[in-house]
Amino acid sequence: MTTKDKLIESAIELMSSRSYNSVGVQELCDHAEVKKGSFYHFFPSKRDLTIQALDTIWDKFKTHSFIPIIEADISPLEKLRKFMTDVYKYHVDSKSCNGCVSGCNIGNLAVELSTQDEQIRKKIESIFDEWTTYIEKIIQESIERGELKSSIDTRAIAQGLLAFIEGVLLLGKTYNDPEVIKNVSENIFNVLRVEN
Amino acid sequence: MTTKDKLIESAIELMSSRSYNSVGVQELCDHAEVKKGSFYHFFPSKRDLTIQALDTIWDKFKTHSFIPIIEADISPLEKLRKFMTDVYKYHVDSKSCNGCVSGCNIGNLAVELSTQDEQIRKKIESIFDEWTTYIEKIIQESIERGELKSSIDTRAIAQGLLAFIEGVLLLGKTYNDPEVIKNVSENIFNVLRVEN
DNA sequence: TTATTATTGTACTGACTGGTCAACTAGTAA
DNA sequence: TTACTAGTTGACCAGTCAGTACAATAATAA
Repeated sequence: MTTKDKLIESAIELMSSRSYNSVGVQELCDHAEVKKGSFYHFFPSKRDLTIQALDTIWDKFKTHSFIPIIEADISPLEKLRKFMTDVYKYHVDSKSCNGCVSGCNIGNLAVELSTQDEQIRKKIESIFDEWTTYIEKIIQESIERGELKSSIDTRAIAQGLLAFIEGVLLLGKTYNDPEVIKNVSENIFNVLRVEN
Repeated sequence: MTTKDKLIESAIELMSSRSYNSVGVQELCDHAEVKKGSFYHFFPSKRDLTIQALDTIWDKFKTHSFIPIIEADISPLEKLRKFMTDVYKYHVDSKSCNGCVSGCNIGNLAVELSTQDEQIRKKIESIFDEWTTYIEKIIQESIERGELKSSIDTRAIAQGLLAFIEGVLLLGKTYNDPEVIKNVSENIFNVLRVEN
């Protein structure tokens, strides 16, 4: 792994389980076993590293978790269920590993930095846009199957689902309990107007 | 207003529109027009001030926004709608005032500090518990009216709604646009299994 | 070989961090 | 008057922050 990649990986690891402001450049370097000079050789600033880390997080998440679900041969509702189950499982593992539910890496940075750093806010905005588009495809698939009426605003509903996902992760983090993620996700389908 | 209250108000104002870590004790004091020595006369630490600020936020929100809606003579669904509309209006105002959508004061601190400060995490956990209980009352009222089936897990659904609220505010903050809050909230009711 | 560039290492800067402290003021009660 | 208390003040820690400067080294190309 290159020095640059080690720094990005360290940023993802440390910032995800803590926060942007609580992880310093020095700590980032120590964790990556890289000297500070190298850091500033590869990145002009801590913010710049964070933006590249955000790209890496989204890219990995998309290709390894989200797209496989989208393309799976299961119903739209089952796709959403599987997604939440995967999220739950991930947090069970990570909690047993480092003792805490970290929530959504991207959402965490969104909350901490959106009002502080316009570059990072824009980056996350574009990630959320892309994420919403993927969810929208699931909604459209559900409409095509006649499970949802075609008059709904698919974009808004997709954003609503993303909001729910982010919110559930926020609760899981606050309660420091992955079971919250599981429990809330499973039950919310009971009040959804989806026939299957 | 007493010195102590001025400090709490400043903390709410500054931390809500930025973050915990980006607001220093010195800036807090400057904004409250109080000297640093006085700060540490009233609060043993920045964390302690934050916990008291959290209590104040929740107390004001509860008595001035949430409880009036709960007790209003409108249907459960209308209560939820009104709540989201109020949240939307609040963010329209605050954006025109300070230029940014700040999201949920409480959720913001939850995300930033839950994995960092157990005391603050516990405090927010108890606030969320109380909040959930209020939402649960609305759900129960809806069941009594026959709008929702009585077999659902009211606690889990209430947590789901809280998750949705927090998630919508997170999106509004990320997009820095109050219209996201309005649009997503209005549309999500179209996929909810509530007859009215 | 030499010249060039990419990378690493170390020491440093100035600003800022949360927090301490002793001195001080004003009010009040005995 | 005296004594006690709550509140206030500004100077002052030790440590950390992101970022800089620049020489030393490694890798590559001519």
